[in-house]
Amino acid sequence: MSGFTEDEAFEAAAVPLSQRAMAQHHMPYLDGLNPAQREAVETLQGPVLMLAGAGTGKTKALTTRIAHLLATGTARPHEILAVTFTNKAAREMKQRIGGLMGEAVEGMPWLGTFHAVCVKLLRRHAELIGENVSALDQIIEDPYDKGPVPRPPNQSLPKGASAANNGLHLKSNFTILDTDDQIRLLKQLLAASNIDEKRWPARMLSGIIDGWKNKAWTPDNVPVAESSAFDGKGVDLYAAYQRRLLELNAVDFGDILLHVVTIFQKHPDVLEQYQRWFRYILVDEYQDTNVSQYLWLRLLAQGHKNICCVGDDDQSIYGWRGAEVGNILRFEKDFPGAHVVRLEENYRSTPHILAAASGLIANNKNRLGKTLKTSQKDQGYRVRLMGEWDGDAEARWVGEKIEDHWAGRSEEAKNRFNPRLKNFGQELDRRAKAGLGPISEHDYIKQAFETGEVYRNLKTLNLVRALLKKNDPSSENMLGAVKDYRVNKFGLDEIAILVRASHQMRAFEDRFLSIGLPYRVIGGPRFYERMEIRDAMAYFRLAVSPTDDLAFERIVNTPKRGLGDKAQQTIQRTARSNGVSLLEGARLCCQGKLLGGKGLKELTILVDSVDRWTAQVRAEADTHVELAEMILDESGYTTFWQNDKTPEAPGRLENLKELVKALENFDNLQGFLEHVSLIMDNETEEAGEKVSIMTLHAAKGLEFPAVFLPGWEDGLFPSQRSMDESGLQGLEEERRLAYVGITRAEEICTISFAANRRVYGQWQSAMPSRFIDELPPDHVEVLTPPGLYGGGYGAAAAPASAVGSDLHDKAHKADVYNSPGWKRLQARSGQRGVSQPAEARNMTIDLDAVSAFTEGDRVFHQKFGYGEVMGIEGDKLEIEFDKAGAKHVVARFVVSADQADDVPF
DNA sequence: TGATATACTATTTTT
DNA sequence: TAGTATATCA
Repeated sequence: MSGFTEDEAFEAAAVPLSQRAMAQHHMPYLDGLNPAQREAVETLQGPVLMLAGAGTGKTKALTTRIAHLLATGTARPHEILAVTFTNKAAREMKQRIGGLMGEAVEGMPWLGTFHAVCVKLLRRHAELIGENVSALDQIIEDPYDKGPVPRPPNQSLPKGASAANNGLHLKSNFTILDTDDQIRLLKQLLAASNIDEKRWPARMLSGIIDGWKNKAWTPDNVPVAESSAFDGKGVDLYAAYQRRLLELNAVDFGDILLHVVTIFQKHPDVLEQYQRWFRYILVDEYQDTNVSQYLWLRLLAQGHKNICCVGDDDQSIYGWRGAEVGNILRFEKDFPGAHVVRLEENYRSTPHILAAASGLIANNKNRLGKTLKTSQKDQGYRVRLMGEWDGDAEARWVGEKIEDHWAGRSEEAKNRFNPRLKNFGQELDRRAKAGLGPISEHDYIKQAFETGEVYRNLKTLNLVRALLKKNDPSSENMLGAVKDYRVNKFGLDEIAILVRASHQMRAFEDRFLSIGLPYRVIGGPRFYERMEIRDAMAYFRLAVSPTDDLAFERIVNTPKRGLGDKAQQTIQRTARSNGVSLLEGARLCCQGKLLGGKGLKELTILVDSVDRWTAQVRAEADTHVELAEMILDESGYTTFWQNDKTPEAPGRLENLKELVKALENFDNLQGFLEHVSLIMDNETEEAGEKVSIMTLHAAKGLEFPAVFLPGWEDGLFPSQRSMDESGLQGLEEERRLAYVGITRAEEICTISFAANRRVYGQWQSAMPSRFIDELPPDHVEVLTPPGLYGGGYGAAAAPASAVGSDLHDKAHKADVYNSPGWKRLQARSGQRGVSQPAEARNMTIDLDAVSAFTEGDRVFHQKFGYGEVMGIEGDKLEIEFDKAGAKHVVARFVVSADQADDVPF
């Protein structure tokens, strides 16, 4: 809270602010802004919508706005509510505000993620959740103000909800469950309700409930239209689940927002406090807000109406997680008189890349529409397009290209690589610190060339361009030199591969491993989601609060203590019949000798250990770090992994050490547990220059000089499933994803696709993505050799010279767009529908193709070569290949050996 | 109870 | 195909 009590904050808010805000002495932080950014920063009063296209400096505008609020004395740190979606974004904002203001600013207590801020609020008012869950309103509130909807009389109130009247309510020290706990809990509920978990899996239910929570529907608020969900039992189970959570004094991620919204709706006095308190509200990535978040913001903003939302409807890619693009589209309706600022000046990508991305996204119908501009004169390189035979060939080709681009491969280049000179501003700083005088841009660049300290960065290039504009005679040469140097040369950190689905990463990992190309996968399982971390955390949780049943369940038999299903059931039963926690139930089992042999002995030891740990936590005898280590040792958990012979065991031990180290940043175990559930960051940034591999979703907000976008095939990208499930909306979201991908690239963007790919172990052929057709041809350079779709196998292995090693070469383009293969692609792609059912695509059994063969036939397959048919199964042939051995192959990928010369694919 | 065999399913995942 | 979850057996 940075030293402010609630009262003080209110007092501060009540006092009119001094007019020193208007004292317009020079504000250096405003200098670097373009007019639109400046407008967004300086329009402090009233609602503001900042539509910020990719790479237009929206974080800069947002942070500068906060700095401006503070520097002008318009608001104090604690009066500003600034919310982001990720911890990373929140951190970055804090840092940049600090940078703008100098070190003088004290922390901003209300800058954080939606969840972090709401947890803070919920801990203050937790007790308001639970009492009278359903008594208050019998109307369903429509978030979008079409008027309240009366509850239909035929819908009975779910049992669980109204039963919560017996004084049960949330307590301020509630635990936050993650997805894993959530599923386990639901599984128990399903088992208790005798629901067949096979037909109605807990995962599905959790998805449904999450969806409802995202829409801000409490169990008694779920519309009738949803009553058939989950075999008609969805709503009841939801109510039961909420009740169970209350009993456990726990909330899940969805609850964090939902509960706070509920409190605001039912307790106007509480809401009013915060409306007064938060005089200025700022929201990042507004296009990603769901209904709960939207309601929360709208309620809070009704106070001072100083809300500034930043977003880009074209980058809305989380619709499947409940995000409502509609929120950004209707901002002006929600906040009449809203000031709309468009940031359209792009500082990231070259004109060619920008044009390609703009051309693609123009195919979307539902959007506000923005035109990204750049002042960059040099067009840069066209978006490169490459087709390959299969996924492996694609990975191979990308690997080769990266090696070509890798500046570090040449020693000479490495010597010239000097991040210190990344831009002119940094150089000025460096000189100031070193006591050297200032330097002109011109001299800076000249010197950089003379000393060989040139960093091939867009910023350097832009400096040279600036000199060109000023008609500086020497700049012409410099421009040439910079460009020569820059062609194809990057550090590995500057290269990224962005895939649609994580399984695509594998091909690249395999390939890069075998050629020794350093890479790093971004995303993956997060640190706090790893099994060993969660186990360890469960031990800590139990030590801190012995009644944490979920934690107990998790660790009773981890490591193995001979306490299987039966023993655990006995414990459960004992606990329930005595109305006590599982730990107490276990204690009773031990005392009453309700268990046999090994289990009894082990359980007694466990119960005793937990008692001891709890006592030590309370006594604060040891430091919490020592205590944590002790718990892990005494429980046998460390030993468990030490004895484990699987290859990942050492890594897991390493992670445990990491966890203990992380504890050092907190005062005690409780504090650690409270914060950790919201910080799911993967902070283990190993050093070293590496290529990044990640999903397109993970890439949002990032930028790289060179970007590879593989797997642009219809069905994979756009994903068939998205199109099947969400039709045109789904397709448009996929297109936005493509747009996000392209706009990550600063200088070189390479799109590729494969004609064949193995999907679930089956070879499948695919069409190039429809998004490829939508790229404006003038901004695309096709590297795909004409042979790929005419000459068949081997075309992909064409020598580099034929693959267009010169990025400026336009000659290939016309050739390929006109080649028979390309035309055939176009013709075939014309048959595609928006939401062709998956079955039609995948389950076609081409019996004609099978019947063309009999056992003993000599055949040819593009990948495996020549072989002999050994048998026929359905639409598949069993073939003994000369080189590749026995394989099962779909018949239409095979031709008889004598036709092998004329293969269409 | 614990280990092995079989069956099943399979995007994207900010917190 | 491969990874996981459940079923079965020792």
